[in-house]
Amino acid sequence: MKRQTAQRQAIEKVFRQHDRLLAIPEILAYGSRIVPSLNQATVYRNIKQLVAEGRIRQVKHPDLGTRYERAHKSHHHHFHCNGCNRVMDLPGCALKEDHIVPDGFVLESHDVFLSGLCDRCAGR
Amino acid sequence: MKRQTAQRQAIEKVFRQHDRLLAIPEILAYGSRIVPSLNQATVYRNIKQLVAEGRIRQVKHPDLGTRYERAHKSHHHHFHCNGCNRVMDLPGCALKEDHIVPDGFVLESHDVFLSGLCDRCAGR
DNA sequence: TTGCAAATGATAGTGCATTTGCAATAAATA
DNA sequence: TATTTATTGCAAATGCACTATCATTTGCAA
Repeated sequence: MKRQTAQRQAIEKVFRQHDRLLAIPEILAYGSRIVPSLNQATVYRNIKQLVAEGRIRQVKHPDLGTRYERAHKSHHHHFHCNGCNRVMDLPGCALKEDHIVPDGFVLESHDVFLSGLCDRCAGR
Repeated sequence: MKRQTAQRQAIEKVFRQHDRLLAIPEILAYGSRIVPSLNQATVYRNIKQLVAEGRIRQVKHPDLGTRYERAHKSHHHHFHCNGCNRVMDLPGCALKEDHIVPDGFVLESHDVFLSGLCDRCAGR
């Protein structure tokens, strides 16, 4: 990608406007509002590039499949609401740092996926 | 499934012999040693039943796809070794119980996936 | 033992996310 | 402004995990 195209800029804008885990169809839908002709294949192609460039991070959610988010964000986990089906970021890390892995093991990365009901769906 | 077939028993035996997260091809491979004619479709059919009966649990690993383990096991997490590519159970829970989710949220379940190097692959 | 429905094996089919081929379009450079 | 070629849109193609079909086999109750 050496050229600044309207569709590429639109896709990046989508991530700025919707700062959360996004699926390809969502990116396409939001992006189409900016560039109506935007095509699914173009979304895939640009996302691939953005991931390669380290601007976007791919997250493979066990229940929701492959999603994407901006890469600059600090470490956080994802909460999936079973009520409204949205995924929200939970800042910080809920992992106990020590003694997670047995002696001799080297922990390189971890993913935590939480689910339940968000405040709205839990009702008041 | 109302009948005790050799293939069904073989599949259950595979889980007893290999007490860890297993993928369908693994179950097929190990099961074939017991019942050589064992077929992939039969593995899928029986696994589906076993999951429905609550004897086997399905785990959707973000990197490794769908895997299965015996359901009776107590809460644990999975460590994926990037060296030997095996997945091992880590007993206990490494999550901080309190304040994981914001006020008003109800946490129903969580999955923790760890990865790195196991003791063997980390070398000594 | 026999008869029958459940289960299997082999294979084709499905659904889905992702990719590719290619002609048309449009950024960038001269 | 013209030229070049990366990028797009479209649609067909791919890969894959899983399911369905159906003739054959087999567990099991009579």
